Amino acid sequence: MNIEAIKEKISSGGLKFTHQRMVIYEAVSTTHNHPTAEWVYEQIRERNPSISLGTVYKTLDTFVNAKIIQKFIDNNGVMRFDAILESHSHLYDKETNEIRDYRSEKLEALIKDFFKKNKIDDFEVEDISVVIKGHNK
Amino acid sequence: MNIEAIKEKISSGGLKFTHQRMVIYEAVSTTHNHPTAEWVYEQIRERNPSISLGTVYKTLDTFVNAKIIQKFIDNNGVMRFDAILESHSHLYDKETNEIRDYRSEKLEALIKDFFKKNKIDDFEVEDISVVIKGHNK
DNA sequence: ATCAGTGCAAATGCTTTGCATCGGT
DNA sequence: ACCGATGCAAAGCATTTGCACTGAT
Repeated sequence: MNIEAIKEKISSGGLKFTHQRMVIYEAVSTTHNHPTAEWVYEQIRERNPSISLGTVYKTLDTFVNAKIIQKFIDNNGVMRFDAILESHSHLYDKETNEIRDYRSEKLEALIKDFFKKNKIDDFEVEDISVVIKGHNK
Repeated sequence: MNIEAIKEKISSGGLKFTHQRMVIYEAVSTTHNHPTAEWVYEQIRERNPSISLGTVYKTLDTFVNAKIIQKFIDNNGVMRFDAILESHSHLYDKETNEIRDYRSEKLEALIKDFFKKNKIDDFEVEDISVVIKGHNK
């Protein structure tokens, strides 16, 4: 993703385009990990020593509100960010704490279909994801 | 669940039976909420004013290690405890932060079957749960 | 020029730790 | 009596907040 595309992405959320936002969005979108705020901070600090961790938090939060990234909480209660917006599932390695994406249209379809046929009383479903815990082998 | 049954449950985990453990286990097991440590503390303090929050945390942690309760992290990064050990899914109300159990043998079976037929390379699945986000209506 | 964005440091909230004392076996 | 459990207070860590300054439009 080039600078223009990132600029477009940020502006599409109705946000001002700044250098910090650029590097933060770039860091989140070019990794396939599920970065923490701290990780993003460390990454961009090399090329941007004056940035502050508070700004990273605020900016990530702004992105989440603008719906250009997603966030979730890992098994240790730490925030993780993800530039992939489509709903998908996660594999949690209990030993290493690594988080990998697991995407399967079949699984998504299966579950969506299940809830179409089995409505929950008094509850409006907005988003479904599967949490798969185990370990790499 | 009477005192004897709770005593049995605690001892079955190889743990000393103490008054604090009794009331803490009782509090967790008799609610259908998904209590936080703070909530448990408030509950038992009424009848047990000298108990400390640190003890509540330590005891809940001990129970988790002894596998007589489960813990998970909610959307705000706060620990939640649950005396129901069987795997089950949760409904998260995005507006009120309420968490309800959702148990469906059909859904469990559907997903188990899916992963039986679709093994994940390099990953050993131990536990699967579905996170359903939305809001009460 | 304006007003949102940023940097810094202090504050917050939940959880863990250290250590002296207590209590179950 | 022993050794783990408890109570209390302090520390830890991720995250948020307040506020003066900076910079994009």
